[in-house]
Amino acid sequence: MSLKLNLDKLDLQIIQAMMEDAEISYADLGKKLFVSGGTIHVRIKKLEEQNIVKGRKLAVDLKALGYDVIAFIGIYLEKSSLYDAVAKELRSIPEIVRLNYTTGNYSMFAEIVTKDIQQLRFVLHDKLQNIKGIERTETFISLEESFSRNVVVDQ
Amino acid sequence: MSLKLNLDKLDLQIIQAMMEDAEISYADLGKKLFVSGGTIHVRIKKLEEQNIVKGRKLAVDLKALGYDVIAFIGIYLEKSSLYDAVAKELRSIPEIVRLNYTTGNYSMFAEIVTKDIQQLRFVLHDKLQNIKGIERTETFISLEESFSRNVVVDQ
DNA sequence: ATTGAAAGAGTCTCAGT
DNA sequence: ACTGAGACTCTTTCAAT
Repeated sequence: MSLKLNLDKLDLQIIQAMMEDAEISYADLGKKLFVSGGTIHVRIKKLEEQNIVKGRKLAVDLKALGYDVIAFIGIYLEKSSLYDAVAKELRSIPEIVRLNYTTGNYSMFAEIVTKDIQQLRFVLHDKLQNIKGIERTETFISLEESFSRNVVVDQ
Repeated sequence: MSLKLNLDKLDLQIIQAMMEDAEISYADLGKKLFVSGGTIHVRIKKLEEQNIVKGRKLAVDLKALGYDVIAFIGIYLEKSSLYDAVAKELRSIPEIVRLNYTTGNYSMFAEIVTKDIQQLRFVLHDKLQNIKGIERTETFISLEESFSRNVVVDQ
């Protein structure tokens, strides 16, 4: 893991600007930050080498593709030592798009994306509940995503 | 909102391939899918016009930037009719990166990213608890993100 | 480290099919 | 609707500072 912050103000400004607009050209970003496009290029290359910037991701409208259901699942484990084994099983379920090991009520927290409620039911009943080590789950279906955005990186 | 699927197999293949690698060139993607680079270009342009593809996002390592804490917050509202008003308040808190209106135990579900536990405490105590309409919250701090990935778009 | 310019690679447009 | 080629723009490299 890369240790923190030998990043200067310009690095942080570049990251913040590209989090807001990942498609801006180096020349334009250079103008905005009062350096040359070449400098932007060198800085980004360095940030990528250090794995601080990990490339670009396609942003898609899942609803438009028919993926209408987002659900959050709180998972109770029988023993918390089962975490790794259960995580491995959950990873093999493609509908589970994110998994976190958490403090608090639940041992783990999963996010599931499916086309409809039937598919969600199937994942919960026929896949999740059969995994050894999972005691029970609680499901929160998202009726509406109010917003989803990036952190603001302060400089 | 764009209604579903007048998308053909090629559209879905393009989306799936670019979700796996957003930086592949049109020429290379064309080779992979046995069409010309020009065709890829036209298709992606159409997908962007229809707002199915919403551009690219910068992927960054938040930990490397010093943002070490991810927490999920279940929020109980006094009355669920307060949703819009509370959502508006929550949107003005930059540490809250995602908010969903959910079924189940909680009325809403938020995700918070901060630099450390102190900042999380500050957001929870001094910001969240002062919002009118929030009855109480439950916090789940992520100790580890096992994985985070895209849906697999079936074709 | 930053710059500016030249080389290389990619996107975008369009006439032809 | 797809193709291939030309025009254009962007990324990448590099010698100079």
